[in-house]
Amino acid sequence: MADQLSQTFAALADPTRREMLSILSHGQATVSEIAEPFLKRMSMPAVTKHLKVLERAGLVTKTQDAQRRLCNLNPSGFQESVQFMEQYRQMMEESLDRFGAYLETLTKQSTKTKRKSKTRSSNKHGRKK
Amino acid sequence: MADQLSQTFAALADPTRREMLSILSHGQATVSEIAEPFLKRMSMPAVTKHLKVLERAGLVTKTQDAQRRLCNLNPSGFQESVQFMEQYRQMMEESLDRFGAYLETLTKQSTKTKRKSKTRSSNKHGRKK
DNA sequence: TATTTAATTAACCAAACAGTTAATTAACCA
DNA sequence: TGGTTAATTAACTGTTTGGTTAATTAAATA
Repeated sequence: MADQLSQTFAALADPTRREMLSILSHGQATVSEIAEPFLKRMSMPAVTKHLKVLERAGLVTKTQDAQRRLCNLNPSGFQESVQFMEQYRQMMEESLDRFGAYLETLTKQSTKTKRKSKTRSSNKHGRKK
Repeated sequence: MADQLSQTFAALADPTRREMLSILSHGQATVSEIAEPFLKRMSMPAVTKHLKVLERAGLVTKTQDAQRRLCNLNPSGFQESVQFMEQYRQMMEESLDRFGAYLETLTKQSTKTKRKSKTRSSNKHGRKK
């Protein structure tokens, strides 16, 4: 499983690691700070290992501060995986829009009234109209 | 690793499976058709297993047509993972924009001329300005 | 009905993964 | 310098993953 994208997705395929990313999305933190919410569930070396997976995947960087290690999200580490998902986002949104439109025709037919659309088709995702 | 999102990312963490998704993004295909490009590298049962992983992850659906199985992408199966990446896309793009802007100030300083920006900040990704 | 085609299931194996406890490294501090 | 704090490394274990070959299912067809 050598390639970067595979390592990234493998890193994301674990709820503990996703929670660690979520913590880091609020700003930098030391290993101990990150570990704190997990230490009821798992040992310190387990935390170290999870962070190493995130580091190897390029999603997190560490810098040393005395005995402490400061961890940070590495935004550019998300680039490849974000780009990958973009392709499928388009497909997904078009499909869901079609389904939304279909539901709308059903509603119109059954009620014989026009309603203001409250569905996804109101461009929540910022794609071009 | 029970949860849906973990299963999805785990399914995406393999280049063979990503290639299968790419094939299916051009339209439906039978198991044999999907298998064809891989049969130099791996056996038919291996292909079956990969497809099963994609199915369990909710990314692919199968329907029977005589002895054949027709495979399709399942757009809504991508919803959770796409939404997850959205969060980090924002962070990533902001960071890359800042870096682009920084590079621009460097260029301006060294050349003392204004240039039209050719960087990412030209809203390629359709997010609101 | 016997054969071929399409795909899956079964049984097995090696490597990777996620966790453990114990030991070690390395910096700070009293 | 001896102890404490922060984190990692080592060694080990059970489970999951990705592959194999051989056997099986099930539908189409000659």
